[in-house]
Amino acid sequence: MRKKGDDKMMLRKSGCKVTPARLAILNVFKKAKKPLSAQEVIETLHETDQATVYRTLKSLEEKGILRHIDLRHNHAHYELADLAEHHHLVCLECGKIEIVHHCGMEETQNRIVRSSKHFAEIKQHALEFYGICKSCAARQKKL
Amino acid sequence: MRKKGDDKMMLRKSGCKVTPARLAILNVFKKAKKPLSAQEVIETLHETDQATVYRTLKSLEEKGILRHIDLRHNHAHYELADLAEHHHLVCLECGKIEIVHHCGMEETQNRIVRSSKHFAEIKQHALEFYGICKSCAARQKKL
DNA sequence: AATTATTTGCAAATAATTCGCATTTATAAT
DNA sequence: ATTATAAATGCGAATTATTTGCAAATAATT
Repeated sequence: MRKKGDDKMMLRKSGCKVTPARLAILNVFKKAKKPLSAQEVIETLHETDQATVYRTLKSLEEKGILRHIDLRHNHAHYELADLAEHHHLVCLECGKIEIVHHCGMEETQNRIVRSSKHFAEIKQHALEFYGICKSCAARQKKL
Repeated sequence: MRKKGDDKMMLRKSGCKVTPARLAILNVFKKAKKPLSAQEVIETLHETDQATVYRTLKSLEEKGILRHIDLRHNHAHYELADLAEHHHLVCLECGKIEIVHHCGMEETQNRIVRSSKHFAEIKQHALEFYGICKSCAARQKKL
């Protein structure tokens, strides 16, 4: 696990100011064992305003420090971007989340289920790609 | 493309009543070339109440007729579940969506980019599994 | 210590989704 | 065809999720 000093360095390197709010938010994610919603962060850090949390999540995502995760709940989740590659098992009924490691896409869903502690069945999976479209790439070059 | 009568059959088979609202919503999706948000459906069908649209999207999803898609916009998208397997290219800048066909997961992202009309670069992808966790499976058996 | 560009908190706005309830309607039973 | 009934709808309001404007606070720089 990364040390505190590393967080400050990381923030500075990415052009962020090092503030108590940002360090606190990073810490919440370091302690978490699963992706967190904005609300979960807000509830954990009742000292920090919700607008600040939303703004921080977004900017840390843009810097590549946090990663945005969609889990078909009605809100976004985030996790640290430097975690080992993994996927998520999401319960369609209750929303429970489990982390799945060591999963090349070739591995079958069945194998994942067999090795899962909490899941009985996989019914669907979603794979999305996120990138930059050509018109945005062109616009960025101009600026 | 499926004919109108097929929609009625499909709804009946899944235990839904055949109503004008549902047929209209299915039609919107049949005409669409990309995943639609609830708002897009609502704007297209200004005769239908938004609560009805939300309820219909959810129940058609539960019946397996629509599929829920997360695109990191701040709202859900849906598409017909019986479309050929495909994924989505989502622009991190402007949100533009492009459908990607013929994509086994083994195919590289680079190859996808090369064959894409609109995208210059893929920076990330997300793969999520959706299923039923053991405690929900147990509870469902009891009922 | 003074300057400056960021960041924060607060309050209010907007967006996304859901809920309660009275009414209507599709289907099944007569 | 008529009726009974469970499901679906519309409406308004409530919730939940996220964003915004602006003034005050603060981290980094000089």
